[in-house]
Amino acid sequence: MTMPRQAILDVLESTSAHPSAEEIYHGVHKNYPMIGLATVYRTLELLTELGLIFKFDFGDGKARYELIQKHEDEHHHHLVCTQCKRIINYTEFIDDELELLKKTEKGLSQKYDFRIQNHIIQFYGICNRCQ
Amino acid sequence: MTMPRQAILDVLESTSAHPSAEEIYHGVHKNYPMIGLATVYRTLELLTELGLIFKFDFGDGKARYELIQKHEDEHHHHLVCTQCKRIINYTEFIDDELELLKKTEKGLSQKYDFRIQNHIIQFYGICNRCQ
DNA sequence: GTCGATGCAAAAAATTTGCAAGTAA
DNA sequence: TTACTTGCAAATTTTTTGCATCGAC
Repeated sequence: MTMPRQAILDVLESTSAHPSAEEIYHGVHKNYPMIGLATVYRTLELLTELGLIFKFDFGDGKARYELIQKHEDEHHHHLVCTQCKRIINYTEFIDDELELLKKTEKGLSQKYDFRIQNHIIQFYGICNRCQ
Repeated sequence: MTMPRQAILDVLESTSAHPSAEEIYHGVHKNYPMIGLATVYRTLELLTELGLIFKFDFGDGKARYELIQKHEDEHHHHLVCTQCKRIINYTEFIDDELELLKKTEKGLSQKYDFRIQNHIIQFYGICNRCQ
């Protein structure tokens, strides 16, 4: 765990937003101006492979990243406004969802011999501000 | 509905895969060599806005497109192999999922005043071939 | 004729790579 | 030393844009 890697994790730990690589680069740059954008990209790829962060695409043309929560009660899903690209984290119905997901995961793992590591649920639509 | 638009829709109607813009371009190119890549991009954007197709990002760096099914019984979700990027359409548990989604949609629409138009559910993991 | 759609080429944006230098065990 | 990791710049890939032209009504 090197300094750039820790700095990048720190940025992701300090936010509930979904920063892009460039936004993370800017966040890191405040405290560590020597860290380059290429390192940010390389580190984000590494952390994604390690299963520490999740790479999302919300449809605005750049990848966005989020720390994977270890605690089940911090798990959430997303509402994505297709107009302004705003992202709302929601936790309602999460228990029902998790129950169904568990059942589904089990069935799909067996049927397709697929080792499931992660999942996403996202709703797309128009947020209140954009209506 | 112009010829390039119809040709692009035809390609999407003829496959259950999830072609990228360039793959669609090649598919269209066989029958209509004069259609340019820029038109493909512009048309895909238009069709997405019209709600006829869905733009996915499965993590391989390019957007991928799929026709939106009108019939509920053709609705499906995806398993995505994070290794080889293969995508498996599945329909198991779709009824349970749809029931939960309906309930969730209703609750979220009210709470966040969010007009939901679409949703995705995806599982990420390692497929049988890659294990 | 008007207005939107298209093809082509150029440009932009996001991401990846090559490589020399730096760092830690 | 040895094997990673990094910064920088250049390259690559994907997507978007400008503009002259084309075509349907």
